[in-house]
Amino acid sequence: MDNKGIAAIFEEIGNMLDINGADFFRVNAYRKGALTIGNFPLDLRQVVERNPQELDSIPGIGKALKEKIIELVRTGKCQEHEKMKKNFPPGLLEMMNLRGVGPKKIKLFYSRLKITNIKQLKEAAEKHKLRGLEKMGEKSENEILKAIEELGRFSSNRHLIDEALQEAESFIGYLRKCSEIKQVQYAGSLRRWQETIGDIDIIATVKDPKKSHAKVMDYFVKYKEILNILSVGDTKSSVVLQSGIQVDLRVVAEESFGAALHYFTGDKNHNIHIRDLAKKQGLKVNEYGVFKGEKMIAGKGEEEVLKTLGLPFIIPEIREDDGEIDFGLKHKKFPEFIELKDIKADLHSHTKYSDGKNSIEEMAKAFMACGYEYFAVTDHSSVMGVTGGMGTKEIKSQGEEIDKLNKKLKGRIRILKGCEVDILKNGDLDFNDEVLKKLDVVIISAHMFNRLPAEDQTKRLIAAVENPYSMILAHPTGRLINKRAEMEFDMEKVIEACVQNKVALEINANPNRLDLTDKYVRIAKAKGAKFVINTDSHSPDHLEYMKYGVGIARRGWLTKDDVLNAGNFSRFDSWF
DNA sequence: GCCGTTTTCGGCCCGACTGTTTTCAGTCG
Repeated sequence: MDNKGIAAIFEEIGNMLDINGADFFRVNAYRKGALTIGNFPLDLRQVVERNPQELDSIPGIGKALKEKIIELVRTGKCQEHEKMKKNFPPGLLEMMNLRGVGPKKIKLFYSRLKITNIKQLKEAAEKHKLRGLEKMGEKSENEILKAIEELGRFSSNRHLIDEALQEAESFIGYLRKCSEIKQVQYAGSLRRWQETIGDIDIIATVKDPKKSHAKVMDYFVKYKEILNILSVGDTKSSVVLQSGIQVDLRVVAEESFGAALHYFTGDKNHNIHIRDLAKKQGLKVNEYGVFKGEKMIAGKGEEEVLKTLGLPFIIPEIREDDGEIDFGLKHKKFPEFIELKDIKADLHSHTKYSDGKNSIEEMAKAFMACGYEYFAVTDHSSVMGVTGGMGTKEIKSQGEEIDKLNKKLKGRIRILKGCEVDILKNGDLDFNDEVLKKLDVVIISAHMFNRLPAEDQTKRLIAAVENPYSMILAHPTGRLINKRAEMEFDMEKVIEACVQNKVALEINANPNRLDLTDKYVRIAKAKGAKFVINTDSHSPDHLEYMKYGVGIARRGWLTKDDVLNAGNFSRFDSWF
C-alpha cells in the first residue's frame, strides 16, 4: 500500500472515531497522521523495507500509528480498521463531505432516523423529517439539500494555481474599487504558491472597522461572479464563485493587517506551531496580533509579528511546519531563496517544428520581452507521433534556421539548439549520438510507457540519465494534476543517478504539471542535485508560467545557486 | 493518540458564523 492509501485509512479511522464520539484529541491524532503521511516525500514501502525505526523521526507518528503503517505496508490491511468498518455503515463517512454536516449531525441522523447515506438524507430532508430533530429547523434542512446539490455539481478536484490566481486577482481588482477598503491582499495556499488551491483567502483592512464592516461585506457579496453566498458576518464572509471556487474575506483594522496576513497565509500546522511557541514565551497569538496579557505588542506587519516571537521573516512559500520555525529560531536568518527576477533563461520550449504554435523567431521575441539572456528551442523527437516530432532531417534544418536567427538578432538573445528527446521503453534515447552531440541542450523525457512496473521504470529512467548526452530530465514524475497520476518508480534512486551523471532535474512550471514536485525538490537538493526551471512553452502566452515554477523552487528552499538557468550562459554551460 | 526548555502525565491553537435558541453546540478554517 502506498502513502496515499495509508493516509486515506488514517483519515477514515479518524472520521469513524469522530462519529462514534471518541476523544477529540485522539481523532485529531489520526487526522494529523493522515495529513503527514499524505504529504510525506518518501515512499513508506521503501522506508519500512529499509528500516522501520526511521518512522520514529516523523513528527505526529507515535507508537500506534507507526505499528499501523508497518501493518499496512506489509499486509495491505489494518486489523483495527477492518474491525471498525464491520460495525459501520459505509455511507456515513460519505456524509462527512457535505458542507455543514459533521460527525455530530451524522450521528444524530443515524441514531434518530437510521439514515446511513446521502441518498437517504436527501429523501429525509425533502420530506421535512429532519426539522423535528434537536437543533434542526427549516433553514438547516434547506442548507443540507443545497450542500448535497453542490457536492454533485463540483468535483472534489482542487483548483489549478493559474485559475485560482486569475480569480483572486480579478476579485481583488473589484475590491480595490471599494472606497472603504485601504489594503487588500490574498493569503492562504495561493500566497504559499501551493500546487493546487482549495479556496481563496482575502484579507482587507478598513479605515474604521466599526463603521465600515457592514458596507465592505455588502460590497463583497455583490461581486458579479458569485454563485452562492455561504455566510456573511461582521469580519468574515464566504462565497462560492461560478467556477466552484470558494472565496473567504476577512476584514481587520490596519493595526492587525500583519497578524491576519500571517495567520491566513500559514498552513494550519505552521499556525499551531507558532501559537505553541508564543504560549511558551508567555504570549498569545491570534489573527489580530501578538498579545502580552491584554496588551497588544505587535500586529501591523508580518515581519514585526514574527520578530516578536524571536523569528526572522519567513517567506510565505515555506510556512508549512516543515522545519522552517526551528530553522528560524536557530539561525535567525534564511538563505536568499530564488526569485523570479533571478531567472535568465528558459530551456524548454516548442515551435512549429513539433507541437508548438509559433515560429522560432516569434518565440525569440517573446523571450526577449521577458528580459532573458538565452533560451533553448527543444522540439520533440519523432517517436511521439501525435506531436509531429522531428526526424534527423528536420532537426538539421532547424539548426540552420537557429544559426541564421542568432546572426540576425546580434546577441540580443542567444538561441540554443536543443531537443526534447523521448526516452524509449528500454531507456535508450530517440536520437542517435550523431544527432545528440551537435545539440546545446538535450532534454530527456518519458511520455510513453507510464505504467511499467516500478522496478522496470526505475531502470528505464536511470539508463536514460546515464546516456552521456543527457542534460536535463524533464517533468520527472510525468503527472498531470487532477488528470494523470505520477509514474511509479524509485525517485530517490533516479535523483541519485542524476547527481552522479550531472543531469539537472527540471521543475516544469506548467500549472498542469508542476513537476518535479516541491517535496522532491527538497529531497533532491539534499542529495546535491541541480535544477532548471522551465515553462515548456508551446506559445508566447505560456512564458508567464515561470512564476509558478519559481514558486515550487522556493517551496523547495532553493537559492539561485541551485538553479542553473538563474545565471548567465557560461555558468549553465560549464556545469555540464 | 502524541509529546516533552514547567517531560512520562496532563495537556493539546484560536476565533467566526449559523441556526436554533435565550446561552450555545456544531462546523469550519
